[in-house]
Amino acid sequence: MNRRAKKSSSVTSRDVAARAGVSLMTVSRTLRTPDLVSPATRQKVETAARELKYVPDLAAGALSSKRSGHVAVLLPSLRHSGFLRTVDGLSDTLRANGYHLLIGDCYYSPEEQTELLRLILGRRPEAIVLVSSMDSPEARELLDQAAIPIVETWDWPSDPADMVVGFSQYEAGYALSESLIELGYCNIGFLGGPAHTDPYGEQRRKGHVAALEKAGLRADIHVTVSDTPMEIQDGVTGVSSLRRRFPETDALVCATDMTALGALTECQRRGWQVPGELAIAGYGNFDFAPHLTPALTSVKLPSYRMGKQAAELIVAQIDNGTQPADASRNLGFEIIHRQSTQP
Amino acid sequence: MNRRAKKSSSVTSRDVAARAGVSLMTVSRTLRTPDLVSPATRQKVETAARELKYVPDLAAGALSSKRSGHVAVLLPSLRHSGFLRTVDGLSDTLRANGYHLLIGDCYYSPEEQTELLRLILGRRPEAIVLVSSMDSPEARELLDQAAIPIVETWDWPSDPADMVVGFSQYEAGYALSESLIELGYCNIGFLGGPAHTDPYGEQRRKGHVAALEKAGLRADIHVTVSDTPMEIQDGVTGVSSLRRRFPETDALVCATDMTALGALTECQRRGWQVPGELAIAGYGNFDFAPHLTPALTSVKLPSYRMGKQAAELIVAQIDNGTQPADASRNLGFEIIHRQSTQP
DNA sequence: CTGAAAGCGCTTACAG
DNA sequence: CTGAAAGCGCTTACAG
Repeated sequence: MNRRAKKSSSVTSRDVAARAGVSLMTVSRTLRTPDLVSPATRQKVETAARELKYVPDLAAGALSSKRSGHVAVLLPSLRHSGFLRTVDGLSDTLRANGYHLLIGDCYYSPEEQTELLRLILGRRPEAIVLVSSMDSPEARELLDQAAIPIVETWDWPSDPADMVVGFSQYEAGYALSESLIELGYCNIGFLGGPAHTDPYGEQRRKGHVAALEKAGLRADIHVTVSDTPMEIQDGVTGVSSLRRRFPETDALVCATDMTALGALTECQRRGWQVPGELAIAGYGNFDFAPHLTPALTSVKLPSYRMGKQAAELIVAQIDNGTQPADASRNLGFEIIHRQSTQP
Repeated sequence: MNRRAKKSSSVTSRDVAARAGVSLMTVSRTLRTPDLVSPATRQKVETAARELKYVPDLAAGALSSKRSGHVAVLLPSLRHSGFLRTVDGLSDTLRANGYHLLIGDCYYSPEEQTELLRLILGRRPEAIVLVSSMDSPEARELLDQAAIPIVETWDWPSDPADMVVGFSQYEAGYALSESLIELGYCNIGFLGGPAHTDPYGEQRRKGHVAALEKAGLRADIHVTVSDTPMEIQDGVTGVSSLRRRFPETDALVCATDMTALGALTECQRRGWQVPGELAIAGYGNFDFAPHLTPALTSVKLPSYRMGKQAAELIVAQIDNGTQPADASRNLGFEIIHRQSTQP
């Protein structure tokens, strides 16, 4: 007998073994490597397992095999639909390969991020996917020590920790504004969140500024909204503030399609013509972008593909033990011009 | 020495104990119940842990304490923003209480659902939240055997398995269509997914039909779109098909705001007046609903609150060992009339 | 306030 | 093809 009370009448492999009249490790073998077991034995074990509704304790298995079956992803927010697509891509591929995805949502907060990382590392993931940048030295140290494969996504870091499946936020920022310049706009504004809570938006803004400066245009039209993750409402208030402070603006780049939507609807409400008085563009090519009136110009990001390919790299590395040759992948982006920026 | 090679140089509580010059279980105690340890010892252990960057193995802890620290949620899809809000509510509250949320996304597929449930039960969650209904007998048996608290959400089941924090989809369907009848509409259609893949939509439709029949109105205007989760595009094609087959329709209820958005934009594209020629309403009161032109009438669902309260019930039950008195909560819904249904 | 022993439910070599 | 032993990294009573 145990020394403590059982919490519930959980069926263990020992119970299955007893019922099937075999040893405990034959049960384990039947479940994990059925080929190494005689058909008759296999039959007995499978029947016993089914009759007892045996559900193996994965944590116990993880402990002895030193393989948790977990892959973790750390992301700023689940509310951002682009990140969510990445989670989908990860989840689809990982599940198909027998891994479970642990999701760590750190609310765009760097302090929470380190704490969450520690918590997640406590589950001993076999690999970790970063959707948020991991800048704090403490977080870096934890990752180093964990000594597991890391895939960075949603960025193109200059000093990658390990593998990368991403694109350059800076280049996306540069390219979109450059294309607006080509369309003839010359007072181009940017609507984004504060730099420290939205690093990706900040990098897009830097690319945007670089494009304007290269073209000899002014680059000071900048509206900062307070919240992250950015919501529709931030676009509503942001565009009002923009028109008040910089009435000469002829095109507005919004850090995400969500804020662009807010800006667009506020313009409609106020009777400001889009395009015409003001062109509007966003990032993410969210589902609704082509359906708005006017249809929204946006930058299509490889959200799902980043997740899928990150998972593939991880599976390849863990299962084959070797890092694939192309473990740094720049998936790029695509600017999709629609009505909202038509000159 | 171990008989097998260590996978990585993972720091264990034994290492910390050695460094601090105490026993292994004093380390455990320091981390779990610091009050039972002398300040001097605590100091030594904490220093050693920090220096070694010790991250406790939660799976090992779970195994011996028989407490996994996991709470699981099973949901049809992460792509549905209402469900996502529920996940947020769960996650916020559970994390604050030291639990980690395991997310099981079963793609609206009943077969996958049972398999996923088995997988998740393998992680020995201390409670489980169901966002999808669990109809299969096999799933029910697994849940029974697990003998853990269950919270059903997003519904108001007639025979709840355990706790419930939800609302009646049927009543929501009834109430919305009833209110449209009061506004004077009389050829009211419904646009939803197939019954077997979208049970919630189907229940809304049944409520809708009941309201029409009660009022003596026709209840045969029904367009089924193929995909679940329902996307904008389904609204686009759905409304076209509706106008072709039932040109007399004066109001359309869409199973979610996402399809309502598609229907709305398609009407704009075709020049069909909304409202006027066709009133449109949806479910979920998604972020964009008030921002569309015309603003979209929708049913506000207690998405976040269901998650939050489900988590609170779970925490109360696990920590206090007693089930709260009000463990069946009908959180209701709210119909928000906006321009899109203005007579 | 601290420690030695037993055990959580599995898996991994090893031996037969 | 199958089994006895050891161990994964913790925690839980129990004893001092």
